[in-house]
Amino acid sequence: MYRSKTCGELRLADVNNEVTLAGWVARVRKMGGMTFIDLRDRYGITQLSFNQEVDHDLFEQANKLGREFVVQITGKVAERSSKNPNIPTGEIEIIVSQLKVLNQAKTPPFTIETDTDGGDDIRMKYRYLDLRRNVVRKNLELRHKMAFETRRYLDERGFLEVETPVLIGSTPEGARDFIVPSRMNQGEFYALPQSPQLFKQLLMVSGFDRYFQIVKCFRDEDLRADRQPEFTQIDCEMSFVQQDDVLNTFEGLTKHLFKTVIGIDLPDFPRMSYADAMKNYGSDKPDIRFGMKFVELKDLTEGHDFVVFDSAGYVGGICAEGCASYTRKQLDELTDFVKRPQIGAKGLIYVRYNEDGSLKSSVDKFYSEEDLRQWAERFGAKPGDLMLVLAGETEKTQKQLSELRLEMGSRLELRDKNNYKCLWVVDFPLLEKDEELNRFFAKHHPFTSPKPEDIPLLDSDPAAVRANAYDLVINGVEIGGGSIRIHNSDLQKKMFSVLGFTEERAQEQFGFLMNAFQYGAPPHGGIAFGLDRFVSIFAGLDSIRDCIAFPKNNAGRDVMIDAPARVEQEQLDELGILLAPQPRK
RNA sequence: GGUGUGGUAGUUCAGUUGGUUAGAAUACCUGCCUGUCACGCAGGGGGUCGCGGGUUCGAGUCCCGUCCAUACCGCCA
Repeated sequence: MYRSKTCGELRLADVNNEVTLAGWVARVRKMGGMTFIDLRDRYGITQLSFNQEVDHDLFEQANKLGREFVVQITGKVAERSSKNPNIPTGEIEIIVSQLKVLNQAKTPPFTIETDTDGGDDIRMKYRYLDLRRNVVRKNLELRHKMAFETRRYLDERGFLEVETPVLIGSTPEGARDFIVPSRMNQGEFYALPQSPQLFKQLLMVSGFDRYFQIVKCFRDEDLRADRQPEFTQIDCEMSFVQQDDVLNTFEGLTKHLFKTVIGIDLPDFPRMSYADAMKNYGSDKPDIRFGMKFVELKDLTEGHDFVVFDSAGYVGGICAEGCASYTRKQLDELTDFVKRPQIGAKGLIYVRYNEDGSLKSSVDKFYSEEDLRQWAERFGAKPGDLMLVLAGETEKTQKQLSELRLEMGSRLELRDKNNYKCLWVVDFPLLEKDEELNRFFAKHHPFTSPKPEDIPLLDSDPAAVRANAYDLVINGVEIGGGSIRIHNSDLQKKMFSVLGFTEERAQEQFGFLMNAFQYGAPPHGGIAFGLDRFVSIFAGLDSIRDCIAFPKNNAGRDVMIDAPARVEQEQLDELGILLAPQPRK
């Protein structure tokens, strides 16, 4: 037996007990005649005490220990004469009688502490050391708890976890696939799943009317702080359900997780149409922790010879409460913010509603104080507020205004990480037009069902067709999304034809699903949550990387194991793959 | 593919207008210290200033190129 207790559990009640502990040397404090060692394991830190007068040899051994040595000790639990209220084990220490070094350690390249001195780069390279840190380990514990409670909740409601294959075929719709060459079928390739979408629908045909899976998915696209090439979904599908059934079930799951994992009771989630989300927030994932809804001004601004507004398809703004006192410098900062190439606005117009009731704007040349008062009325502004207005092409301007709204929300500290606001966004458009290719793409995926009342529009005005599709948004982060699927093969054929698929091509790519649907597909629908994002919301992280044990960097590399890497020519030969010669790095 | 930011000691960073031997903190090593818990005190070692080129009497500093990291845009739910 290596240990009888862990480093996190001993208390005053254990005093005088003999215990054996094992762990890592976190810190050595030499006081001359005494040495204190912080012994660390997953569960906490326990102080070891060595006294030269009690056992000189042992004392000398302890003084030779280095950081991160793995040791096993036996000793007696004793009450400390000076206590440390900052740690749970702070009232006791171990008077060590035996010390065994289980393994030595090189000095780590950064300190293994909550406030480490290591930057991201070095922490990723030595991720196994980084994971010894409290803060990182806590994120993984949180992740475990969320996955565990998800399984408990879904299991209690009759959901069955079924594994689906990882080596599947490529489909060109949606994100780029990761491709895996087949040795036994040279010249042919598997793809890794972007999601188990087709398989979960087939499981519905098979009669598994409540399926879920906590499953890795893969997308070969560029990374972001909230995007990894491999990520984990809580993937679900249900039969004999309508949209409300899915929303209620997974609103329940979300509430269950909030309650059991971080002890928060949430009220029912509001539901907002996609159209309203775009109109009021310029985003399909609005952060509703704060208001600052868009106000449209186009009709009020016309006829004043202000060409910027007159030529714009959209004139709209937001009202920042109490910001009339913003200095010229602060306004310039905001202007620079919206003019950054990533946002791309041409400029920013402001109207100050001064405390004395007067109105002052950057467009006073074109609009009288009376005109501005009309604006203010529509904004619902009061003295002391600042109105910020953007103008331009409708969709672009709304997007820019959305960025400005979020920026103002942050500046005004309205986006508290510990305040959680969940939202269902519903009635997404079914299709999205690619202006360059002049064809429609499925906004969600090609199996999403249109709203029955909108089906006639499929021929006359495809862009106006709404889908039975929905997203769960928490604090402006898209946590999950899903839809009610098409289960009627005629409607599915119709959908493919709207998407510009020939019958042959639809048959070639999705034939197995369409064939399956001819054998009695039940009405069904589902949803998938991004577990990584969900965990990072709970953990208050800006990036999903720190809730993933071994994440990839910005370029999709694992800097710890140095992957991807070249392979031997023999391996390529077996696969029948010829590489164009490339210079060695 | 694009834009911004960064790359200097093991680590995190500072480094003025281009000017003498490149600094701090921390980590590491040595010594002192019997109640520390970010222990303290004294001393010490440690640098390809990412890499390549250029301008200059002189480059960590300016210019060009390149590589790496990172946030974002494109892309992607």
